This record gives sequence, structure tokens and C-alpha cells, in this order.
Amino acid sequence: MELSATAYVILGMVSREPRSGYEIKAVVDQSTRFFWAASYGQIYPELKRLSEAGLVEGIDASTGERKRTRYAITADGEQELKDWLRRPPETTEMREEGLLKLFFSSLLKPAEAIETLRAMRRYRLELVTRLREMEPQKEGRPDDPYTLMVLRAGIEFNEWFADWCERMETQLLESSLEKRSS
Amino acid sequence: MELSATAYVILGMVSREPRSGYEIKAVVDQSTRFFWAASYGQIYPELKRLSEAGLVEGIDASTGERKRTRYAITADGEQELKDWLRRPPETTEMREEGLLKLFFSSLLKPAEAIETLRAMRRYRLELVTRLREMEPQKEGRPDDPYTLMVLRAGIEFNEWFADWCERMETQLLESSLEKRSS
DNA sequence: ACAGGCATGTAAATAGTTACATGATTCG
DNA sequence: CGAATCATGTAACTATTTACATGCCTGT
Repeated sequence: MELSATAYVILGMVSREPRSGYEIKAVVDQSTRFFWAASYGQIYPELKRLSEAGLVEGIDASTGERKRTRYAITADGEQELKDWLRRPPETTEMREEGLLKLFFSSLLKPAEAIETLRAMRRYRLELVTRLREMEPQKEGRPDDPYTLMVLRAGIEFNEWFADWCERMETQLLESSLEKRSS
Repeated sequence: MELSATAYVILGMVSREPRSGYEIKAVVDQSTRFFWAASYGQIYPELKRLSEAGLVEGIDASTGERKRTRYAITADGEQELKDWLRRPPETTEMREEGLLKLFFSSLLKPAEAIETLRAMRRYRLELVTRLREMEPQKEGRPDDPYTLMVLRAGIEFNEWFADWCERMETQLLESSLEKRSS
């Protein structure tokens, strides 16, 4: 079976408890979002495919006139998920427009590169704040230390990045001072 | 003008010196690759578009029977590139299958999660080695400190990540020992 | 009544990778 | 001569985002 990593995100999310497409989107946004995002345009069609493949199964969870289908993982689905978890990770990519701009910043004045660094730092610090707010709700689960571990990876990473931006700003500031005084 | 970030990578690469599609690919792989990759399937069509928009211009650089076109940035292209550099960065994403696997690892035994961490760490350390090898060639350019700065960001990031994996491995190891002795 | 959130879904566009075809040149 | 690398390009596929359409339910 050839599934995309996004399919496994969905499989993983319904393995914890049955969830609707809408709920999956919400929980992804509160957890894996910073290292693996997913949109409705992926989630709904993928749920259909997983259902046809027998890896999840839809359960009607409508309330009155409002339709809702929650999906639960099947035994096959859980097996598939575990097999995937055991294979070494492959995809790893990053797209960071800030570093790209910095890379070409010799076309600009140092003060303008510093603006890029500041914008990057601001963004990372905001992210740290938002991730920290999520920390309490993931604490104290001895059965699952991984959710918190991964959240803290996000916090640490963004803190490192913000700090790097600050250090580079100082470096640029110092070297333009040097130039001026020579 | 609405250009993709990948278009700006190409624009930036030809702004330093005229380059062919093949050369752009090679230089991307040796520099921006870890935070912004590009494939032939993007580069060649994009060069054609940029050329039609008058942002780059093709120069015949064939040698004998072997055809080759190098592209140089135009005045319009340089203006467009600078305008983009001055706008605050937007896109920033990460897709890290390892963190995803770790996130769902409560379905497995701790020893298996540790395997994921080890594979992640191995990968990051290899990347550090490869990036370090590129350091000397980027050193000593007082006109362009940015190339080296960004390369070092890559090194630092991957070192941080490798270290994080190591610490998490220790943490998991310790908590399984605790459980066993209680 | 209406705003906002719940809920499902699709169409269209954009982005990006992979694999392939083609042929020249260089080096051992 | 053969392998590797130079060089350009495209087709098919996969992935992903964005915007939209539709309608229900809850609280003010």
C-alpha cells in the first residue's frame, strides 16, 4: 500500500479516537501543524480513500439535521500505521523564505538585511508564545510522552531560530560599525 | 508581477553572474537546497517565463555543437528582485516525517521510538558533515557575508536537531528504566 | 435576526517531483 | 570505447492551497 505521509497523519489522528474531518483539521492545527500541515482539500478526499481501502471506517455521528461522520481506525489501518512508524523517516524539507532573502541580501544595504532578520525573529517569537500556550494541555500523560516531546521540539527550535536572528543582527551591526570607523 | 519564491531563487542566482539552467540547479544544490530546493522541472520552464517577462535575458553560450543558454538578469529583473527582498518574508514551512513518526510513537514500544530518533540523528549529523565541507569555499567575502551566514545557520540548526535527538533518546531510556524498577 | 462556529465537500490553480528522452563532450 | 557528466527539456504525476458553495446550530 502506497500512502502519502499526510494519509498517515490522518490515520494517526483517528487512531487515538474516532474523529470527523473537521476535528482532524482542528487537532492537526493544534499539534503537528508546525512540522506537517494538512488542509481540508487533503483531509476529506484522503478520508474517502482510506475508507475505501478499509483502513478507517466511517461512523455516523450526526446530531439532528447536522450531518457528521466520524472515522475510526480499523485493525488493518492500525497495522498499516505501525508498519509505517517502524520504517525509517524519509521526507524532510524546509522552505524558509527569510533565509532565502538573507542569502541574496548583498544586493541591499546591511540595514535592509537587518529588517529581514527582525521580521524573522518577530515571527519565531510569536510562534514560541503560541506553542507555549499549548504546553499545559499536553503535560502529565505518562502513557504518551511523545506529544509533549514534539511540542517542546517546536518551542526549542523556534527559540533557537529567534536567538540566531538576534545574534546575526548584532554581527551585522558590528561589522557595519567597523567599516565606518576604518 | 506575481512571482513564486522559486522564481526569485532563479533571479537571485543569475543576478550574481549569468548562468544556465543546469548551472542554476548545481549552485542551488550547493547553497539554498536545505531551505529552498528547486528541480529541473521548475527551473527550465521558469527561466522561459522570466525571459518572456523581460526579467532575465538569454545569452547564447554554446560551445561547438553543444547548445547552452546562459541567462543574465536585466535592469527590470534586478529591480523586481530588490523589491521582493525588501518585503517581509512570508512562506515558512517544514515537513519532517521523523517528528511525525515520533508524535504517534505511543503506539509502539519505547525501543522503537528510539530507533526513529537514531535515524533522525544520523541523518542530521551527515548533513552537518556535508555542510561543513562547503564552509571553506564561502569564507572571506567581505562584500557578501550572507552566503556564509546562511550556511552556518544550516550547520547550527542541524547540530541543534541532532543534539535534541540525543537528549530525547536519553530521556526515553531513563524513563523506561524507572518504570522497570518501580 | 444574525454572527460565528460547526461541518462537509469540491474545483481550480499552483507547486513540485520524478522519470524519461535526447544528444554532446570529456576523461581515463 | 565506455562511463560520467554536461545540457535542455517535457510529460505525467503527486501534492497542496485557496476559495467557494452549502447548510446547520448556538448564543446574543
